[in-house]
Amino acid sequence: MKTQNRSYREIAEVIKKRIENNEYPINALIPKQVALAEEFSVSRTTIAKALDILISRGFLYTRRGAGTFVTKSMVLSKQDFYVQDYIGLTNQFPDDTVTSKIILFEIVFPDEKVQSALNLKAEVPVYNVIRLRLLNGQNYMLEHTRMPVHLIKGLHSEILQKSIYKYIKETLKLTMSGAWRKIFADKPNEQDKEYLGCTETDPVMRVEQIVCLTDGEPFEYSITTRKYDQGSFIVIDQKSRF
Amino acid sequence: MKTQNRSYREIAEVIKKRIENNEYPINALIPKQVALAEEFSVSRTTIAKALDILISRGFLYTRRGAGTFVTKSMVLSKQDFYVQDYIGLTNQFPDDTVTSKIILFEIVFPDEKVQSALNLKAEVPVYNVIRLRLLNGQNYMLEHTRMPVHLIKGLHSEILQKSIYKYIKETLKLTMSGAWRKIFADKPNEQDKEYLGCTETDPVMRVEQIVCLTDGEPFEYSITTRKYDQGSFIVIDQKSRF
DNA sequence: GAGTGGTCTAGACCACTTG
DNA sequence: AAGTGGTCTAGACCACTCT
Repeated sequence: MKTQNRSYREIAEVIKKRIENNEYPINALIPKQVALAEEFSVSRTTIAKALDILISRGFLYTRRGAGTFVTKSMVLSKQDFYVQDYIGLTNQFPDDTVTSKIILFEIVFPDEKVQSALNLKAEVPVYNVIRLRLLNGQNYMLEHTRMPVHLIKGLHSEILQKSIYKYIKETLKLTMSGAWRKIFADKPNEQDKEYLGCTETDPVMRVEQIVCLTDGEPFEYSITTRKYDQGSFIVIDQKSRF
Repeated sequence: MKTQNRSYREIAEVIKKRIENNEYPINALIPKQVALAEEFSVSRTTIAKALDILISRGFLYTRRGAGTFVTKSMVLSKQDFYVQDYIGLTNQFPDDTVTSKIILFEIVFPDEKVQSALNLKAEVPVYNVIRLRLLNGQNYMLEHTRMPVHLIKGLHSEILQKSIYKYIKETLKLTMSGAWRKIFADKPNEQDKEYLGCTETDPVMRVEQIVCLTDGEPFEYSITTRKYDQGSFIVIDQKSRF
């Protein structure tokens, strides 16, 4: 019944659900690798690979010689942003209404910063988009995005009002594989005050990111800005490998 | 000459150095897995595991059917903080002088927040430490740490002036294995203004973290605060697995 | 000493890219 | 069609924990 390959990911999903359903309660010892291998009819190596995913996500931890245990779960507030998994606002809030107001939409030549971020020459045109993103009708964040025109073909304002990522994935059939993100606090600028309702003493949180396609080609350079009280950024880090 | 096991980590280190030395230049195709397996006299599986590390760190990317390539490197400013690898200030700045001024050092019973973070009962005593950390003599960050007394035995002020992590690792022989971190911007409080030189309009960046030992037991709950212009937080995210 | 996870091997088949 | 990475297997030995 395996969907051919990738069974280790499916097994990880199943085990994750068991943790979420309390079938494997917090701090409990879960079945040993050999038993799981037998249950799923795979080799022990495949089970180890599945468990590795859940370990790196912070769901499980192991003690060599003792077994594999369920980690005490960390509370994630709904508005918090699990940095390592971010794939767009629409995905972060699937149960809420995410809309966008287009503040700027043009095609320009990239400045030096953008050339370097997107690995482009100066004469390759890029979209230059500023959107105000609203969550359930409330102003939520400002997003300034630059994307190469030749990669993200046929972008138009109707798409910008919904989800760019959805368009990239479903219409263009492109897959993203990685991102580099820089998170920092800043003083609000005029635009932040206007659109996010910041006063002079309200800090903002900015995320500068470069997102790449499967082939490592960067297709998005963006800076998003939120008011300081609109959520936090969560980073889970397990089992460092160096 | 293998140190017994862990050869995949050593191989990853060697390949990482080759990238850093430009022996494998940016965007270049590196030798195929079978060739590397032969070079290092290991199986292809071991090479794949080594490459996985470098892929997740953002140094390499693969294209099935084509090969493994070096990623365009992302610039990390020296003061930036690579979140997934953080193991203390002393480690972040090995070439600088990190000192500490102890502002508070006491043993108390944990409040509810700390009980929950460290998985402790109310009657289990914890250290309550506030330190001002200085980098090359300059005030750099404020750190408020709570640690269970029974885990971090024999802490005293001399250790606090240097590195707690070094003490935990070298004297207590404990190993840390994971962390949960929440990053957020905030307005400065009185303490931030006093010690970090913030004015009313200078945002601060706080990191709330829970750090665990190998067995998953939390041993540190801390909140660190920096002035907004004292570095950023970098998160690299490659090859999401779900 | 028995049991568990960590690592490694040699070989296999598949999915995808490239000439 | 040939070549590359992705995944999987069956089995092995080691390091560590538990008793």
